[in-house]
Amino acid sequence: MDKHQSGTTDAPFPAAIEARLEQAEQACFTRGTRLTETRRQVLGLILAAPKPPGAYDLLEQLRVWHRNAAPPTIYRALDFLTEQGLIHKIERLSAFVPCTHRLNCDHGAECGHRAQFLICRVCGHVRELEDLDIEIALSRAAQAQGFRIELTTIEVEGLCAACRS
Amino acid sequence: MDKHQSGTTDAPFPAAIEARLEQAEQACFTRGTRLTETRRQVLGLILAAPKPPGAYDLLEQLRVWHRNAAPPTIYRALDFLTEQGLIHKIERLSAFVPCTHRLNCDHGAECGHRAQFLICRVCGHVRELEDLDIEIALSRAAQAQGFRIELTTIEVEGLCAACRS
DNA sequence: GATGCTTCGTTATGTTATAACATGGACGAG
DNA sequence: CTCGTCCATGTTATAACATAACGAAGCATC
Ligand SMILES: [Zn+2]
Ligand SMILES: [Zn+2]
Ligand SMILES: [Zn+2]
Ligand SMILES: [Zn+2]
Repeated sequence: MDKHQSGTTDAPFPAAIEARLEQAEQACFTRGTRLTETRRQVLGLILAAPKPPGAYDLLEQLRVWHRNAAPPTIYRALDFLTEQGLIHKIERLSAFVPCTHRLNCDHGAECGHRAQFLICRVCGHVRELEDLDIEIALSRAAQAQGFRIELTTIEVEGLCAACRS
Repeated sequence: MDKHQSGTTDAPFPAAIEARLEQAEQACFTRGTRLTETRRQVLGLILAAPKPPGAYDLLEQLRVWHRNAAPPTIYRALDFLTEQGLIHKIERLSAFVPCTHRLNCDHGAECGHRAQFLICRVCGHVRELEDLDIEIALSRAAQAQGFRIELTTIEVEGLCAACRS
């Protein structure tokens, strides 16, 4: 039999996602960290999900490969992926989305880029923005209070263009 | 004995807080809702807390008056106070702060004013802002995506002026 | 005093996240 | 080689946050 007969056994995800996983793996390698099998699988699941999955959604899916996966398994992977800037947590949803910031970003793991998220309450879609005007306004407002920003959570709930029929 | 000897039995909170509770009670009455005893006590606890308390912190304190208070007791009160615009939930902390928006606000219960929160990671203090520039920038960014904003969560973590010694 | 509404009590359960400690593999120092 | 160290993971248990469901008590209104 041709060993390339289907590809499903080697690559559990669609080609487009496998490509992004490959990039992510390279990026981690460059930074001296490792995108291990579990971490890679979790990232793949997040990339493949139709809606941002929660930790326990991911856990359930991960059990396809790791029958004994437990909450710490998934939370450790999520922590790692967040530190590496590969995913973001949406606080309002307790759910996770892939970072859409350019993957070839040269900022490195400590990029910690500031993003804003538009969450559609109907279709559940989340769009990541990086709007400079918002950041500037926020910086100014914080500075006026003598406040030093370290981390921002900007999440907007509403209706996406597609759902405003 | 003078019935005004201490005041502690009638008024469990300091005078300044009792005054705010009185205002809140009036505001609710005007809107046709009732700031019942439990709700008033929860609001008082939030106003009196040194740091934003979580639901279970409040529950524990509430048991001073209501020995059998259970999670639904506190969550119902918190829902009410949030609907009335008297408090805000800080998502990052799963904790609650009093609204510092002018209490005499004529917007009514449905005011739903948009606020931003500066959270000090050292002292835990939370400051509520209402910065128009931020709202404008956010509105523009959302509009550019065809997104209709219904609700915003803007929470910034960092160091407050006092803690940047 | 019957009706309808809001509020509250009570029990149970669901959901999200972490603590604590044990295991195993990779890798360089000695 | 083999010891020690680091990192990643396994495993069990529990903490922390939130809601479902149902019934009874208060209160207004007729
Ligand atoms: Zn991003
Ligand atoms: Zn939508
Ligand atoms: Zn407010
Ligand atoms: Zn501070």
